[in-house]
Amino acid sequence: MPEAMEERSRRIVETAIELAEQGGFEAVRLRDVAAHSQVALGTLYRRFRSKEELLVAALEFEVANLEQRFSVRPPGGESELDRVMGFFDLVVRGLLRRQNLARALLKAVSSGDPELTQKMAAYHFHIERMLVMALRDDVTRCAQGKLMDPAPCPRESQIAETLNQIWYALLMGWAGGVHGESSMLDKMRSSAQLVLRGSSPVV
Amino acid sequence: MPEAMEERSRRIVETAIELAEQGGFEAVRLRDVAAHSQVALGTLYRRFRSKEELLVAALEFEVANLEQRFSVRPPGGESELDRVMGFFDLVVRGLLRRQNLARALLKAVSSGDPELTQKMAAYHFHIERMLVMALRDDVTRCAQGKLMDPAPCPRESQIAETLNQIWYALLMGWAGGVHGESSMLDKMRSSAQLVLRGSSPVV
DNA sequence: ATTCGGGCTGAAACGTGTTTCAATTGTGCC
DNA sequence: GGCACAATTGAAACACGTTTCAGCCCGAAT
Repeated sequence: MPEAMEERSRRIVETAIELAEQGGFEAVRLRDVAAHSQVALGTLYRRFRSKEELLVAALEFEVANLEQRFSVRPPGGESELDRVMGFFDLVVRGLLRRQNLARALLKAVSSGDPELTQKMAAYHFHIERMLVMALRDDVTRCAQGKLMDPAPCPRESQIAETLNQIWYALLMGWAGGVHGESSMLDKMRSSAQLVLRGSSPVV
Repeated sequence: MPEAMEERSRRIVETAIELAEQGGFEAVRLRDVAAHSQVALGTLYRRFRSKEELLVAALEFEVANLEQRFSVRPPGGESELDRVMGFFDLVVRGLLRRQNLARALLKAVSSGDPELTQKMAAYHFHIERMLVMALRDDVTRCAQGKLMDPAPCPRESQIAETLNQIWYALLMGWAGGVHGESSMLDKMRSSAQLVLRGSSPVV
């Protein structure tokens, strides 16, 4: 989270993001990160326990970014399906602009490190919150465009959670080269159709 | 695949599985694998280009194993949902017996290495094939209990693919400690309900 | 039998994530 | 100012994935 982060840590995270943009996960060499952020290697490790933790911090950065864009221009559309897909379109546009970064963050996220459980849960919470708002076509904000808790009903939670799971798996497939971004969106659309059709249709 | 693998390679993979069972991903130290399988490190690298590739080979091993069990005792049940969940129960029983191994294989799988794309596609193919058979309540075999191609219709493909995606994401969550195995199965059940309900109900 | 070539071996080396530690610096408190 | 304490630094060391290479072995072709 940008606002709650100290100067030095922020510089470290920003450097990590830069390097990841240029050369992906492997290009984020912690010695380079430290040097480029004018910090000793030990300091970096005092703030971030591992390379994965550093990149997950970068992910939080980017999610805040996404929420900003989501809040400013929420996806419109007639149906739940359209709005939900509008959200995923938004995400994909962000991904495509910086594919190396995206893959690097995905790799960090899927390290399976139990130390990162909390942060991962927080990440999913943010995504699902946006999904709930897209479902509702109602983006509730507080100050500065920060999003509020939409207090989802069980149906909304269930749908958002399921969509998020499918999305995560598709992202992984994309990162590994199983499918390109357009087929990823196609698959997401048909899966979302399935899920929305199955949920007590309010059509 | 066990049958198509040469003696030495098989010994290497089996050693990797043993070590992973005992201590997970990090315990699979390639020097140890090489020593324990009586080959030089260079030989190991001639057969497997990376640690991930070695563990994905181990995954193929285990999937063949799963198919065997699936073929011998296919999940029964009245509804599609019951049979599909029977399949996931089967998988979970396998996971729980060797959690360290399971997490290690998941980690390898999610490395995002584009070199492994083919193998990953093959893996998903196998899982989805079993899902289709569970949907149909018809396990088509050829000799030795090997499974045949069920030639899924579009609806079946769609469902199987979606369920597989959800399952993958849930496994990742389980591996990272986000949820335990029982809540993983609960989530899978409610997601599967949603998906099956959304697919032209043949009830 | 000789030769050839490819795989195997053993060992060393490299790169990078991670740890360690003594010396230094900065900061709040008296 | 002087002190205590924590953070920072620089540098070295360690662990492990990965690469490299010179020498050896062995089966096939001549």
